Amino acid sequence: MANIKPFQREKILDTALILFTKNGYFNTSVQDIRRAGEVSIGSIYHYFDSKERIAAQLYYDLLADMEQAMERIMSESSGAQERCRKVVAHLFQQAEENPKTLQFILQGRLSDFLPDEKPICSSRPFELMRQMVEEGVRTGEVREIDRIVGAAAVFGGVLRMIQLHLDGVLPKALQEYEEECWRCAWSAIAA
Amino acid sequence: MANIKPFQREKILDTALILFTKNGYFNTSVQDIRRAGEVSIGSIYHYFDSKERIAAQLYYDLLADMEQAMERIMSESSGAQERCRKVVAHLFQQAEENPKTLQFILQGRLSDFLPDEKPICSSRPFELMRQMVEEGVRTGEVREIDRIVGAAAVFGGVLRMIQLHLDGVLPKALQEYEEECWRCAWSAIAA
DNA sequence: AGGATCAAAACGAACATTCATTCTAAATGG
DNA sequence: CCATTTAGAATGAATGTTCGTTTTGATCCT
Repeated sequence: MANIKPFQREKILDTALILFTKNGYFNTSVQDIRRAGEVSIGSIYHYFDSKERIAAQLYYDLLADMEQAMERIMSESSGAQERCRKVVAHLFQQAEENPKTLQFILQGRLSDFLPDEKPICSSRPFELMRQMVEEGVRTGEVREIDRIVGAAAVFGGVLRMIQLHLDGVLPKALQEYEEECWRCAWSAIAA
Repeated sequence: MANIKPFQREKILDTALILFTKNGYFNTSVQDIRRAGEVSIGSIYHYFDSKERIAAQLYYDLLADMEQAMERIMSESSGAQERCRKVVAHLFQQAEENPKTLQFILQGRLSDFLPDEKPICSSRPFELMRQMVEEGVRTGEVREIDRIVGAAAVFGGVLRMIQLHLDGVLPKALQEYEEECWRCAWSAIAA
């Protein structure tokens, strides 16, 4: 049976994600979500305790997706270079397909409206990225460097390029930068 | 003579910077600034048209400082490697000495409360960083890469490490990562 | 089958609170 | 004494949330 039930719930989340990323959490009122999502205030508060919980749910969902993607990369490939390459490919792909999602995760100041959350860099998917680097150091693929520095070095430039893309300041399509971006990233830590 | 006049003004700006970076712009009320800065509402609105203008002033000041620093590096040194190295050193130093300042500039979502500002990456200091890379490509110090990719690659990891430091998630002191961080950064674009 | 029953879901007006800003008046100092 | 600065109560708009009501749709009973 097609569940019609969580339909409204999904609509609330989808609408909130769009508005939060477009205008920011604090510039989005619950009334805005009601209007744009064509749902009622009552429905919103039926499914969510508060505006903050909407944001929290989005955060959990998106983080879970990211974690799953990282786990998949970990299991489906081996070796630091192959794995890191796939992470970069995944990030570029997400930036095109689900820009809102990535924007919501990457934009800083999450703690402004989710004060109880740990910094996103402490989360599992980012920890997995650090593991990839660490393993590369052990196998000799990667230079002898701190895992945190390594992860920042290999993914920092990539994330920054994606940030630029999301800010709409790149003159060319994001994809056109991928290969070059990857070569720089890997050079940063390659043995 | 000691100007007592802009004393209050400075106090307002200093207090606002602290509160904005600690709690975020939207979680800081004008009353909070009044209380923490021991100034009156009247004074605040005497010196600034609005809360937003306080943030804008902070942004201009801090961006001007950064621009000046970049100009100085441009004039006092030559060659991409030396210049980039000095930029990295400056950023690390600022992160220690004026963490609030850097945090205010680096944290995304500035456009949430300064909607009329261009993205910070379009600003002069960041443009200068791209110039350093571009020049390096011309002289052969840097590989043949897009200037934007290059700038993101060389400074992306550094900025990410500083971000981590400001988020308080680094296990060691920031300085201890500087040398390693720089080696990774330069490797990313070195010819 | 078809009315009765009931819980889940949807609704939106009303409420209390918070906030940025305005305004009037007092203090200051040259 | 006048201009500048400080003060803080007052204001009105906007916001997140509550709550009583209505609608829906499945299940049960006769």
